[in-house]
Amino acid sequence: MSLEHDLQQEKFSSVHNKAAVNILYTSSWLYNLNASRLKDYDITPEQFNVLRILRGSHPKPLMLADIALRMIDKNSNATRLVEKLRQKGFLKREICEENRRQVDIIITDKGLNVLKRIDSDEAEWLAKLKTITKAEAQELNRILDKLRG
Amino acid sequence: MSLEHDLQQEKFSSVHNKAAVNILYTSSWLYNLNASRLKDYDITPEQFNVLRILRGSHPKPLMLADIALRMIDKNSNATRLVEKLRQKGFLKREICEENRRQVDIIITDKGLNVLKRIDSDEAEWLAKLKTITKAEAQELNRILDKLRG
DNA sequence: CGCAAATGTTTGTAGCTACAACTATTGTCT
DNA sequence: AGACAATAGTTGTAGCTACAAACATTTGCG
Repeated sequence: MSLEHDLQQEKFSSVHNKAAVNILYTSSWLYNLNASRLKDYDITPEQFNVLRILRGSHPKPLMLADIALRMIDKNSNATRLVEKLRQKGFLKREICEENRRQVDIIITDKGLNVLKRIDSDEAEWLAKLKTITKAEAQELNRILDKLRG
Repeated sequence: MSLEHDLQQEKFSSVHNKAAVNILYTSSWLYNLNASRLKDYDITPEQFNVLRILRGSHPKPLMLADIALRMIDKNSNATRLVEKLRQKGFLKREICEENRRQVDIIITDKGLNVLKRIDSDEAEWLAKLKTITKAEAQELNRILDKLRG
């Protein structure tokens, strides 16, 4: 559906400005879609993102700064996100003995399991994104990467 | 810069998934860029968005629900955003006499002025988006609209 | 060695958001 | 007219985020 219709706005000052609004609006739409599918698993998109990052490096631990670097939204507070996930038993934290300033963070079996359960809905999730073709998705990725410079 | 580099992640499970992450990440990047330019005017991106919506209908008032409908992030609380802007003197609220359930909201001269001042930086802002061509911006808009279905 | 700078993380606090419950007003149906 | 639903907006509250300041540990250097 056109952005003009969705936001009830008939004109934008420029194509570039419209693109900026479109990205923000589509992102919000996507975020809400993602949040609602994750709600069944009692996990937020930010928490899901952290767990996926940890699975990516498993069984090697990551320190907090590594996680923060890889997070989609750099503003979220990694310390408190990790603590929430620890309380749920999805990861464990250990003070690193080689460098006692840093904390080694490792996903637990329980964490891997919840990701596996979420993966089982992956097809359904992907279907929602398949309104665009693979070629369009590739082009989208190219343009977004170029935009960020 | 490539998403893989930015998020230090070497592979995505599919192009579509990568596109979803790319939209969320680029949106966060854009949001922060926008927030930092608006900081000089002591206004948040959400508040700026509301003011632009009101300017779009000026001098016709909008009711709260109209604003909420046009907002980029539908989750933000329109009541409290409007109240913040009223406290700053950027808009006024009047109970509509034809239908006393609704509130007529109108941007003030002070509100129009702050928008005008922000507009004067518009070129600098647009320049940050001009890493992509006009054709690419158009294609981006087309693909994002198609994605939302 | 001793001390300042750098690194890695935590925490305090004000402000913002999400969700649901609530109030007030108008519309509809018999 | 009276009752119930629909519409418009507000508010309570728990939780989350932003930003800066604090803390702990290690590194570099005179």
